[in-house]
Amino acid sequence: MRVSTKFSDTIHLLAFISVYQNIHITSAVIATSINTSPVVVRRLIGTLKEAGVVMTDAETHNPIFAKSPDEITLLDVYLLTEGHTPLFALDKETNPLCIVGANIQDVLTEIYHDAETAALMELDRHTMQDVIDRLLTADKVKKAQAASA
Amino acid sequence: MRVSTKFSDTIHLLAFISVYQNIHITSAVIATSINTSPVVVRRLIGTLKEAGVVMTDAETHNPIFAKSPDEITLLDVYLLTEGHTPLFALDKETNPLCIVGANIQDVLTEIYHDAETAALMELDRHTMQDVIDRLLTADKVKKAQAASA
DNA sequence: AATTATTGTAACCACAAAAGTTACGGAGGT
DNA sequence: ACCTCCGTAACTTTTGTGGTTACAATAATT
Repeated sequence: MRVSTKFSDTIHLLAFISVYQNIHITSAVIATSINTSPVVVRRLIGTLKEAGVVMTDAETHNPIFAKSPDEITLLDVYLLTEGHTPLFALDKETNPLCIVGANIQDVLTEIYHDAETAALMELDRHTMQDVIDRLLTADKVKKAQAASA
Repeated sequence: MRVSTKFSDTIHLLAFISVYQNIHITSAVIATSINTSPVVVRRLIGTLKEAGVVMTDAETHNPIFAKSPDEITLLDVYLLTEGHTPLFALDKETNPLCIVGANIQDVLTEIYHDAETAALMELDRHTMQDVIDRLLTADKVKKAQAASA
């Protein structure tokens, strides 16, 4: 399957508007960083605005956080962008006249739910602020390594 | 694009060959239960045989378990069928000239790995025997309810 | 031995979800 | 007035799936 990158791209976008809040941010600028098109970026921002995660800064007109980055977890972002798609897909067309076909969906729904919840709890442990902090640290390390080489 | 049901279908198939081991099982019979085509079933069985999970019974020629159902976890089945697809997709085309684009992949790889591992650990807690037991119980309950109605 | 049933594969097709593209009206700043 | 950018709609492209067709090989049945 072509796996959706909306979740990753939205995190990227949020990190971007935090790190580069001192420059003039347009959808085209963000698109260059994500390596996509400005329209795609505007769509992502649209979802974030609708959810009250992002708003337009009155002065700079940049997109800015409407909530503090450490109040936004990756689970929040996930639910906004891909929450409709289950991590594990059920086959909904099984034969109801067969013991297995008639009951497998219920059994798998329970188990999948537990597994999915475990993953989502993990996403909920990380905030956007964590991601931004990690990014900046990773960048410092990379720069230092380049300088000493 | 279509969501993959290989994982669910393979669990279904394994449960089927356990529950119906007393009848003559062909790929067409299994296909009727999963509601798919015999060729698709043969492909799934092919993967299972290759992995040593299933073999052909010398007498009946039915596909049978090559390992005990309580030694096969859902994680084993998952890795066989969809192990190549990450649960959370990275965008691999980010711009390396940007602080965010250059480092976001590393940061997300770490976090996604933790979340994915949490889900897979949960899958590893359930064996095929669990699934079969649950199926049969669910069926008994359903039949009893139908009789008393 | 001939016939029938089934498997294992390969090659090809159809479908659907996602992203990318084009287009354009509207808002705001200069 | 002009320019830039946003928001949105409509359309196209891409690509992983499952489904289909086809056929040689194998085994059971007569």
